[in-house]
Amino acid sequence: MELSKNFIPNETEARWYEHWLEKGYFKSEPDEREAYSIVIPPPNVTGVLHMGHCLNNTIQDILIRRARMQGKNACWVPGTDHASIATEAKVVQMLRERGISKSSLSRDEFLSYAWEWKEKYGGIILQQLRKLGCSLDWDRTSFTMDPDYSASVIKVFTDLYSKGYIYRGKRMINWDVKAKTALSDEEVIYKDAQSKLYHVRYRIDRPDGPEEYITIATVRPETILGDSAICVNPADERYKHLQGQYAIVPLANRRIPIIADDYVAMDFGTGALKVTPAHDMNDYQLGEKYNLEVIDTMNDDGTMSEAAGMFIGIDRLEVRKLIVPELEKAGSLVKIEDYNNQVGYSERTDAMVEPRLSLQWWVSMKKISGPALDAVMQNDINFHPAKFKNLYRHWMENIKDWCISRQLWWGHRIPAYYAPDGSYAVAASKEEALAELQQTQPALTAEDLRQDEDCLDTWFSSWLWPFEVFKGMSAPGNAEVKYYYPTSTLVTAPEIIFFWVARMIMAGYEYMGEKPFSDVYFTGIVRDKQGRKMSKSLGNSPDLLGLIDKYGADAVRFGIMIASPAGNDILFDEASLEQGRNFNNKLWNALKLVKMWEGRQSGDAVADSNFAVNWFGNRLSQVRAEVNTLLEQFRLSEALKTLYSLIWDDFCSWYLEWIKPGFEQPINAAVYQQTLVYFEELTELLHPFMPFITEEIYHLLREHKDDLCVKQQKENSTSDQHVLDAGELLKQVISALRDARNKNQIKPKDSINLQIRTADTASYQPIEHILAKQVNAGSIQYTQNDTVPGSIVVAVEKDKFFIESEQQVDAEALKANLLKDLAYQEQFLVSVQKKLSNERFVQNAKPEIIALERKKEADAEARILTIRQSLENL
RNA sequence: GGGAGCAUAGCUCAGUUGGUUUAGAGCAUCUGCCUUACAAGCAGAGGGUCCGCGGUUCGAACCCGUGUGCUCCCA
Repeated sequence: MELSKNFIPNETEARWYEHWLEKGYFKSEPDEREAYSIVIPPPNVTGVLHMGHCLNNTIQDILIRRARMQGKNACWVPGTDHASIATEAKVVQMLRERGISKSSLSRDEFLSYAWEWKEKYGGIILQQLRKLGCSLDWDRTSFTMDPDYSASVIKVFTDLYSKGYIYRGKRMINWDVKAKTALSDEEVIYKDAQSKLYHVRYRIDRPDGPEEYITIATVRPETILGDSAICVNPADERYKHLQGQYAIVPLANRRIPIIADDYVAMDFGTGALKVTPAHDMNDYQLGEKYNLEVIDTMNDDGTMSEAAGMFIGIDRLEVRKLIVPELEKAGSLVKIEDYNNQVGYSERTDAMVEPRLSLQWWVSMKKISGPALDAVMQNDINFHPAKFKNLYRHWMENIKDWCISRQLWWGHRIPAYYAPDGSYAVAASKEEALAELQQTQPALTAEDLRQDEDCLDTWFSSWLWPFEVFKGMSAPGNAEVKYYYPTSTLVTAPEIIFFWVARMIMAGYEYMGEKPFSDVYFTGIVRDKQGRKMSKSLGNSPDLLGLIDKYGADAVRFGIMIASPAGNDILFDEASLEQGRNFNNKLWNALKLVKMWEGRQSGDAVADSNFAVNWFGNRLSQVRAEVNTLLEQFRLSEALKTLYSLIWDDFCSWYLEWIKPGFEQPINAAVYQQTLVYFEELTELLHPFMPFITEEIYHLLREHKDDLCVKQQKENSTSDQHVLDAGELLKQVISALRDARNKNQIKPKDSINLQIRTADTASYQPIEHILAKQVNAGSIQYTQNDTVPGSIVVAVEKDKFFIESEQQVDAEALKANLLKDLAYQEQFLVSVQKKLSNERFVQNAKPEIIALERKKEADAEARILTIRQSLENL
């Protein structure tokens, strides 16, 4: 069969993925084997595949494919996250495009649109993962709003509530005025802003005394209408006489106290702080401390409320402009300064976030986080890289309560039911809630009850993911969860270490009594070439499917993995995909070369092919052990680099060249057969990283009934160091001779005669043919002479090589080179001898280190002698 | 303001309890080759004050201190 010039990925990939699916290789059922399970970090249903997913899922696929090839029962569970706020925003936008406003719909109507949207677009990202070659068990596809899953979320809520871990409280939260919902701290993005600092004076309320003012500075003058105090530092001499007095809020004409607290920085602004407990985090705390009035001047849509007393119904940002001339008119405005600060915006809607007082549901984190901190600190759960342990500990030790309610419709509705008098019950159903409330209010009916309007934070469902995908909560103790839980490895981004990883660990211990996973691999963030985070707004996110089309999935997997150690951000550059494609091509061409020999096998042994076969076998064993160690340490990119070099350099550049027969010459059948075995073993090692091309080559090399995808990898075997050393020496000699040819401008086609002076002729005899072929030598002889007239001398270790050629020797150039080398060697010798003459070194260093230094010394001395002799001869 | 991380070749990065390191790889650069697997290739080469300073040690890219620069997280 004719093989194409280059590897053509697209058709091959589709064909093999179909085949693997058909054979059911990705399916997993509990059996007697050891389980290796991974749950996918569920992508948002709104998502499309981007570079972050590509990296993350490639890593998971590498781990799961390797486990599968090592005889473990590998199970990789796919699924998606309902992504409350992101999805609701998408649906609202879709409705707007259809001319429908969310406020015109009932909750149920809205939800039916949302489900419609989810069914239509929610699976796109999972389809895209197939293109990447991901070996997920598709029959297990889960969704965080599946019926059982939802029931479990509600069960967890009611359970935590009954344990007293969940409470309802009025707190200052970040308010998104566009989505009309609370945001977690993590969903607020701070941007630098050029603001104005308004200096406003408040008249001291002193009906009889002299007129006096106290001046405050604020960037949000509209909040003046909600002021309930002015605070100064108790040590501030400027204001000492005013402490305990009262001031009048401009425009509002309200009388507020002047209080003193260390919180106020004397050197910031005017040193006097206006306190607005309803609209500022810190002011709220001051308000609590001094029992100040809370005046909420803002509606949920960001417009001014009745309580503001003026500008009612106008947006707060508009009011910020309108209030300035009013203050000026009232004689209260002192001055306006430019001021650079950071302003929070909603991650989802980009609305300027307003701190707002709101009644929300909370999880009391200190009560549930204990075992989760210990598990990581005691390495019961291992982080890769371990440096993230510090970050984790810091957060866990300073953990704050978790606001779990969101003012959204899409998600799990909070199972709290309110009676008309405001009392409520938390229960899995309305009926149960009614029964509970009837104990104190027997006359209540179901019609009287109203369920909480809010939904739960998305992370309140995804923290159950590692066990609920196996129905560990909805069908406790079932065979699957017993078999697959705890899962083996979680692969995720460090940015969600708190949102998700920490909370999964907490939920795991709380509900399964065990950790959710043993290892956590943190990927880096994929950035563009300039180091910027990839984002839609920057438009620097490449089209992944387009890249797969252009380079092939294997090349994309290679490109994203080759320079991405765990936990390091990667600067993505298409050039690395090109490298991957070139690697594909190299493999393909090696296949073509080997296939050319298929019909040319003969029984004749080519003398020194045995050396090559023996050497590569040992080299393969050595690298296999290295790669296995690297993979066990989760050093995936190092493992891939090692394989890349084994295949490109050792296999293609050295081994295949060493065994390659002359033009249209036969190849020894045993050598050919062993070469097939080696090539297959290489595809085996590489398969987890580049599944498609390796499967293709495996089958093209020779007929196989099995597939590489499920082939069991060969176990580690030992390698013979002497053989490896002999191979290295041969490479070194070849390179040195080629270098000498190059430097002396001997054309590649020009043949040379080679004379070798060595104490160990026997070690060269088996490799004479290889050596001759690789350096284009017409003949090889051994000599006892120190010099060969008219030749170029090359020294490798203690042996000398004399190159004789037609080419005139350029004595000057040769001399210059030798002198340069001599200087280097002499300097080297000095450094080694200095070390060896240091008594403390000889006393303290390990014996093998000293032996090594002695060898260095002897080799350097031998080389220096050779160079000196050569110089004399010139 | 609090905490963490990083700094190695032109670029991107390895360097795993301090000793095969006068420091490696890929890309880029330079030289020579269209050699019947591969020019998306082959054979070679050049390129480094391991951020500065101080310390520990027989020995430091690696450990400690300090300075500088960058990044991230939290407020």
